Amino acid sequence: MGVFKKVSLKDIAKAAGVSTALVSFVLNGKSARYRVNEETAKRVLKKARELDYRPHSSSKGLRYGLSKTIGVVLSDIANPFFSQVARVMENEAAKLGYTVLFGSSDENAGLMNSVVNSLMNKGVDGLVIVPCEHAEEAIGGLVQNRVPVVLFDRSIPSIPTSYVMLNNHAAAYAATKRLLAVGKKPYLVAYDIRLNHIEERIRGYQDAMANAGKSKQARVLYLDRSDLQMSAQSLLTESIEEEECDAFLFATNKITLTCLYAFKRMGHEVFDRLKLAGFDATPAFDFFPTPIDRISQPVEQMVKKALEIVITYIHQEDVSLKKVMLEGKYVESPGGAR
Amino acid sequence: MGVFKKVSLKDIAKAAGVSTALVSFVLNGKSARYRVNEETAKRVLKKARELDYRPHSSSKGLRYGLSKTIGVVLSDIANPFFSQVARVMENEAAKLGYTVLFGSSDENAGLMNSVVNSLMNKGVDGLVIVPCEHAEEAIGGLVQNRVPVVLFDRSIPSIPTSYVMLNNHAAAYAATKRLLAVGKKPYLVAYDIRLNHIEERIRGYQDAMANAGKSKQARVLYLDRSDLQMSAQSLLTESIEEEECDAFLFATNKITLTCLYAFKRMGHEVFDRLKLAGFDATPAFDFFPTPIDRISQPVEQMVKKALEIVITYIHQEDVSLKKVMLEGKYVESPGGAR
DNA sequence: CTGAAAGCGCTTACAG
DNA sequence: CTGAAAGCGCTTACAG
Repeated sequence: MGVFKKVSLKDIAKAAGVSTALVSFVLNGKSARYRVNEETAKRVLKKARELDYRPHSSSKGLRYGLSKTIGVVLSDIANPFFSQVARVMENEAAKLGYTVLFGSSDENAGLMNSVVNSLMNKGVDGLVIVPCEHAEEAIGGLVQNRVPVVLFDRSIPSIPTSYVMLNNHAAAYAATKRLLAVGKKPYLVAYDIRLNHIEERIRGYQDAMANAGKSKQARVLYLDRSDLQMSAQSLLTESIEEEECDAFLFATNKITLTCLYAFKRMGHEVFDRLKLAGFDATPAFDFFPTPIDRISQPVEQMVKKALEIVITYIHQEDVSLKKVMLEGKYVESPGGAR
Repeated sequence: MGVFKKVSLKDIAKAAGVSTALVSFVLNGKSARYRVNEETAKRVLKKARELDYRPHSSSKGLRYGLSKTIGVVLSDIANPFFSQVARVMENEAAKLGYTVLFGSSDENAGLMNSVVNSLMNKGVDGLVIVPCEHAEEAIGGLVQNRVPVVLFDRSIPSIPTSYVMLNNHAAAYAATKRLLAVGKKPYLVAYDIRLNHIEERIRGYQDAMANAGKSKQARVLYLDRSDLQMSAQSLLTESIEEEECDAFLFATNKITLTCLYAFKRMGHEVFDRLKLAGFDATPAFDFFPTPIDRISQPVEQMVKKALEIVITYIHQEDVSLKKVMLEGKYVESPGGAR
């Protein structure tokens, strides 16, 4: 075993008895432009194939400055929502001739910073970032250094950056309206976190409640991030038993899952009469005894848009700020109407 | 916006009034070896910090041949099992100073080939591959070219390669024994696919049935990969209604999920009296009305081992073949004994 | 039509 | 103690 010796342009040049420049021309389809002899071109191509030549893309990058690589910072690639995003990123980037490099921040600014640094060191041409709390400084620095960057899933209002995300306010508003329409008294379950997408989902819920004249019945449950399971358990129990709440809207798929585990422990009598809805479904939603409606995001469209934006930045074609908000879709659970 | 100009060694050299070589020495902690003047070293370090210098890792790679990058080919990074693997890979590789580049093959040899190629072109030092069906040629080629490679999750017996995977035979054997121990008549649900890990799981099931003197009752259900849902539906129904099968062992988490959807459609009366067990649990398992036992893989250990092996290959320290099989753990569903 | 040369950013013997 | 030079693999004006 050991490191395979790579076949270089020089090897082909030697084998074909020409210069490396000529090989480069031929292999890059510039034979015409440089009016390379057809015979020669064929010979070069043949040798290249024989030797199984693979262009050394980082040298290429070195030479003309770009690596055709985009760094993607997710909060956790093992989260079903983000692993789906990762997959679509991979596919769409490949279509555009780019490779993506992933990093997970775990919603932690320090980790995010080090991931961004390592990505930059790897020579990425641009970044797609799911910013976490306290990421202002790091993102601000990138923007100042004119690094092509687009935020994804969330934005940082205090910093002028392009972003692609769900119209969170509208999605939460619509979902709340649906829950109210079936005569329920819904609470929103969220985190106490300064993340734009969560805040917008909270606002959407509150506005919907207010517009229905039910401001007084509105309540947002803030799970304790250091003890999700326990805080869910106690907040949910309290809401149901003491405040007659009979519907919940969950702000993220992780929150939904946490609450489902809590409900499971409380038993059928409790959750059977609840109406539930959550962002970003996972298969688990389909098997919970009580049907769960879902707000689904147009992931493919979001990813395409984000890549499109970074790439135009990389090429410096259009440097204006792009703020893209896409609409979510409220999907009634196939589990049946309640 | 636009491409930020990178700060290079030259910039620092100019700013500090020394040669690039000296800067390189200092920044690589070789001041001592080259007995660099302490004052000079400090000045260089200071300038480097001021200019926010980031070494251009691909140039580094160019110079000394290695990129400190490992390519990881999964079948689908959006599959919960593999997204978990991806996350652990990312973390463990970082600890070892490596970056991982992911690619998904979708269990398709053609796609796998192109993913491997693109990874090689990106200059990875080695590869960790989850081989798909018909991957013999591609993997064989890599081995022949002495590319450092280790297979993951499955092996290809006909090709001498290192691998890290579950002891699939033992895991399936043990699971089947457990199902038999509670007086059940279990069937195995699998795909008709020539993948080593699936075949071993099948053998494990069959051997356990044989050893219990129940060869005649053993049956393997092969789902049709072109129509998973329908084939599951009909095979499961038939098994339960006509063959008195009352327990199922699912060969992969995707199969489990497919079957759970099928059961859901059949209704409680059907699945309530079944005993179920599957490889690689996902949260969905926890919410299916009938408890599902699980065979869990030591993912972290597997990933560490795989990385360890490729890296020793990359450094050409130990070129012997490594065949690592780790044991799975049978976990009774917390849903309760049945 | 083809080759020699420079240069991308880096490291490392080799001189001095 | 420090600098000039070569070379990793590639591309691209520039000569001829």
